[in-house]
Amino acid sequence: MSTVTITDVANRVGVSVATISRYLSGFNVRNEELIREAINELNYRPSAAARNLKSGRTGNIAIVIPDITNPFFASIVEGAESAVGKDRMILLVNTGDSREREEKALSQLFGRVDGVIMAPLTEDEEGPSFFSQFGLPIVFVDRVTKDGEHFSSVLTDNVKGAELATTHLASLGHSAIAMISGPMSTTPGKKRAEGYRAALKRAKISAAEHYFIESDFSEAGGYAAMCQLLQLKQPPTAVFTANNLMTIGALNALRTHGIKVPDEISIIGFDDLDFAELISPPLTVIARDARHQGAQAMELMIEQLESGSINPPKHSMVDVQLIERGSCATPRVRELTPLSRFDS
Amino acid sequence: MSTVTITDVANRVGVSVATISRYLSGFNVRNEELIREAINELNYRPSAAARNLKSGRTGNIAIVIPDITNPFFASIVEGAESAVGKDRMILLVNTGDSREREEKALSQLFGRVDGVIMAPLTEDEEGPSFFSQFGLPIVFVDRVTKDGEHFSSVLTDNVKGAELATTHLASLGHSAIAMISGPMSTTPGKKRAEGYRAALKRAKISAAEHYFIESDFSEAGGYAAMCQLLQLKQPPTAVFTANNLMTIGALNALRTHGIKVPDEISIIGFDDLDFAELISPPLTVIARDARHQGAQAMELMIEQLESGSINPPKHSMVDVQLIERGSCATPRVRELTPLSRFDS
DNA sequence: AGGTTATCTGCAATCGTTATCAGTAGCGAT
DNA sequence: ATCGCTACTGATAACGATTGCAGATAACCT
Repeated sequence: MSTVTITDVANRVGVSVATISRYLSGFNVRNEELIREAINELNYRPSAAARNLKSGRTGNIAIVIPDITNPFFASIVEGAESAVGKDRMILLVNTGDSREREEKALSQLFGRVDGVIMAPLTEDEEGPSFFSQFGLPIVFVDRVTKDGEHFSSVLTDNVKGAELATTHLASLGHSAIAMISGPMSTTPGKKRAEGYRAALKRAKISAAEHYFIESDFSEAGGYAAMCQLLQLKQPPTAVFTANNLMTIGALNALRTHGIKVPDEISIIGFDDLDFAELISPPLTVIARDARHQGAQAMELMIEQLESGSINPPKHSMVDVQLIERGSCATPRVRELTPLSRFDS
Repeated sequence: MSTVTITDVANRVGVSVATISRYLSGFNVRNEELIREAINELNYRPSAAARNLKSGRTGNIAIVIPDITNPFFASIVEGAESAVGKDRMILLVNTGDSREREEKALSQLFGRVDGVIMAPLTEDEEGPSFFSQFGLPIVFVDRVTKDGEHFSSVLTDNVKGAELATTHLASLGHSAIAMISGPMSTTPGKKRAEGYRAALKRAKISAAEHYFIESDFSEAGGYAAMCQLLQLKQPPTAVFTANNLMTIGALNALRTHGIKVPDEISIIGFDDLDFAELISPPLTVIARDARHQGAQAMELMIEQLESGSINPPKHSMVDVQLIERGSCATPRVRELTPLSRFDS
């Protein structure tokens, strides 16, 4: 059956359970060969539960993310997977952007995992203090909570990325530059807006508030925001979308309205997409290495676990880069009708 | 600190641990109010490890998939997440298409989970017999192993999907219809090839073997396969790609070679993509509900767990549908040069 | 051979929880 | 008062592994 215990192995070999246990943990024992055989024949596997109980450690690391179908988070998970090593496993929690599910998950995680790598839903909570009262190690990835500086984190250089994007548009001659932003309650939302504003200022463009739309990092949100921008009396000539999903939504809105990119409007998105080159026109983006980011978070976590976790938090930041493809161009005169545009 | 046990709670209230345990499992107890208070004040959480050891159940369900960055599998996971319920968690294992990692993971899973939902790498293994000797419930999703009929599964109607795709191309007038197939060692690889061949037969098109390329479900594989097709003396006028990643690869190859879709070649892919409408031309695909598929697999698993798992395996199949967008058209005369094509 | 280490071994306690079993308190009926 | 019934409670033995301690065996030295 399924329940062969260390005692069964010990009985078969004719030694005590202690000896089997020691063999398993790598000590020298007399009848090594016999033990190996017995384990194979009985198909014995040590009970993880019993080990957990004794050691207080589970060998599991949780990853808590808002949306697994977002390619960015999928890559984070993949990166973390690649760095997890062979005697630990990943417990995935997908909160589906629901605060309630996030909370419930966090409370259930205690005791099932040794540490948590998480991208919290918002900065407005105190999830981590909740955790720290249990002494559960945390590493933040991509996002932090408001007391985030007390925990290790692997963030993106969001400010630089947004500046790069905005400056790119400005240097093409745009001055009516809109931003479809993420929620200001999240780290990337806040920081990318900050970078956008800083770049506008440096380019001596006054930030028009109706060109700044706070959305929600979702495709539907991006779609709605773009529609809103298009209804302005003076629609922008260029748009910076703050993440991949909103970029897709915005592009869909433009397609629906029959507006040509980049002829009538330029668009640049934060986060690259696998298929960015397949879109017409190929999408210009701010890219970063999400796999690396995930791997780094996992490394930080493991380091923390191995070293007894009494070391100060480490903060690491991954770089961003501008990838120019074809979705940004110099602005056209606004009065041009759709029919009079010419191909570049 | 982090270690407050049921004994601490019992001492504080002045009752025995048994009473606390009973309160926790919903029995009527005398000092319910006091116990609730004590639990809150001490911040007591039952030890999952101890419970596992006692009950033999972990409350975890593993999902083993080949590639989390493939949107299809990400949706499977999301669907499973949505159906997992509140007192179970998902343990994710991403095998990264590596047989070795899959094996290692499986052996580690025992004792950490109550059941495994998996999309096995190939049909050529006997992973599940490996499992069944431990008595660990399995549900297959999207793929099975060769002894798969002994376990519950949630598959796709691959044959129908491939027939739908191939017939669609044939009915547009194509006769030089190629297929970029997945590995014949996998369920979807085998079944989709079967559907393709059946549809050709029904359309009275003789299957030319050089139009059938067995690839590997990866983007790079799709790219290479399409290049190979383009180098034929008589390249096909239409291509059916057996999954989303290979479709992307094939499209990239076409773009690289400057070949216009659907003017010079028609293409239809298995599995929809979020951005299928953004591609130019919008991609015609065979779609299915991956979230639903994942949810169904989880429901089957939970059903199996709750009912003592002595019931016969259930096999369920999700439907597919053709979504016509713009990547398939009637075939052009082959001698047409790229310059003489006209927009439809 | 005798004494001293160096290795290995078994016993038993322990981790935190639940299940069993044998109570005990409370209460109404006799 | 006594009895019997119900409704709860406490002590304790598991669950399967690890570990300190003390005892046993082997190895090594003079």
